[in-house]
Amino acid sequence: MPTYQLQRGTYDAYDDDALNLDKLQEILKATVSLYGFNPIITPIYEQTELFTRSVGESSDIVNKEMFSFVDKGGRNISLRPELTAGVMRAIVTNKLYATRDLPLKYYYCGPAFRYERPQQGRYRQFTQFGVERVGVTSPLDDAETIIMGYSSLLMIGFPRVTLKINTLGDEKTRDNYRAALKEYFAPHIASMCEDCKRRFETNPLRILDCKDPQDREIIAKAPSMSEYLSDEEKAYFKVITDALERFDIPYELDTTLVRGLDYYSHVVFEYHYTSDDGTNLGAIGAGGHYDNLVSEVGGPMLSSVGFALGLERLNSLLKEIKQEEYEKPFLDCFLIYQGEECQTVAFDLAMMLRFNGFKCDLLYQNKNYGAQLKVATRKMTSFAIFVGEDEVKNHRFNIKNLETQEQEAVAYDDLVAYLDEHLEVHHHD
RNA sequence: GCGAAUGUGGUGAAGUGGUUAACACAUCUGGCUGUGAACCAGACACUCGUGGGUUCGAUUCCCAUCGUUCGCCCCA
Repeated sequence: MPTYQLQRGTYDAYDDDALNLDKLQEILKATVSLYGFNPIITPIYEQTELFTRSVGESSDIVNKEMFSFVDKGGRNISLRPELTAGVMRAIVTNKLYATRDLPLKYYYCGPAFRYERPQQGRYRQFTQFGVERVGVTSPLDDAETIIMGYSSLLMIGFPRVTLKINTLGDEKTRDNYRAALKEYFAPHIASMCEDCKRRFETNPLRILDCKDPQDREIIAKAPSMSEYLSDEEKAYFKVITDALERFDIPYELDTTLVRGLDYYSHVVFEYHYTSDDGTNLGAIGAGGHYDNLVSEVGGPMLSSVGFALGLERLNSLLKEIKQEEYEKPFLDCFLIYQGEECQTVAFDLAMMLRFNGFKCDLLYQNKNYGAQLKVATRKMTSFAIFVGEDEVKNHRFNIKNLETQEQEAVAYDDLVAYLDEHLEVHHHD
């Protein structure tokens, strides 16, 4: 027999991991639905060009991290490295911008693929949750989206989240700034690190992100974005930061924050989690405003704002910091029996209880009472119901409360009522 | 793509160039064929990620490969 290995950068989630991932999605969906966001589901692969056009030719994501292939019909296909591009395409394909009220408010949740070096909480197939608000007309659209993301992260259990935020201005402002940066860095670039040399050619804004201490000295004297922002752009940004202040959201203006995707303009932001000892554990979510993504894929000019979160990364961080666990699965009752005749009765009884809405389980393995009871305990069961010969004969079943050890006999016809009454307490706490 | 560490049963983990690979937990069986515990007895790795090489002999040494983890790059 060949043995099949888990593919690099993929994972199997089960038990707590699967439960937590599931729960995470549930909470995120519930939170954004408070703001009127609805789900949108798009394919996990698209034609490659959609991503090169929208995500940007200069980004590493497109350059070296895409899972691309040619299908049997000769089409160039890529697994999506992020979900925004597909959502934009869907909006244009289905002309949603013309037939629905603006702004469109969609959330998405699903797998994305990037061929990169796996690390903890970071996989080649990972799950992104995110939102897109398309057709924004006010900085309040941006502010509301940013606050919604912040609040979502608190809802899933992060004790504190800080926001890094910056404004890039519109496309023209950014082009001017980019030109100014190139001019400034040109005489220095020979002495800077290899990455910066590359970035100088592909995307000079990203040089501002460099962590090399020597480069940082040069960067510190570089022209600042704010010198190139118009009054309107500054005013737009101020509406957003004012809103953050009204809600006491801790934010930090970071003028070196530029993000890796080419399509952002105006406001960009990252959510960071800082541990008790003050070390920044990195971005746990990020997003920004973009003006020409819809038009880039064939629709009208529509300003938009969105953010994305990586569920695996959230999950692995939460595992270390969260004191309270999400509710564990449990069973209302477990049927315990011995012998073939009793098995049939137990089977039928289990079905009856399930039809009445009780979580119920039993084994078909010929185990003795002790072993069955042990399994029931392990599965976090509230009541064990004994289905023995006496019970079958008398139509009365011994029900044992596995927590209190109390046991009493209940007639078949009274079982549902009995469980309803005794589980009520359990279900409401 | 670059640098480093690591890989022994279901789990945690010890160990050695050479007859049966510790120990603990979990699991299973029996003592106890209608009640979860405890106790007692017993079972449980044709094999030490995979493939080569060195050797009379390798889980142990060497090489390659794959996976995992950490740092860089990038990013969710």
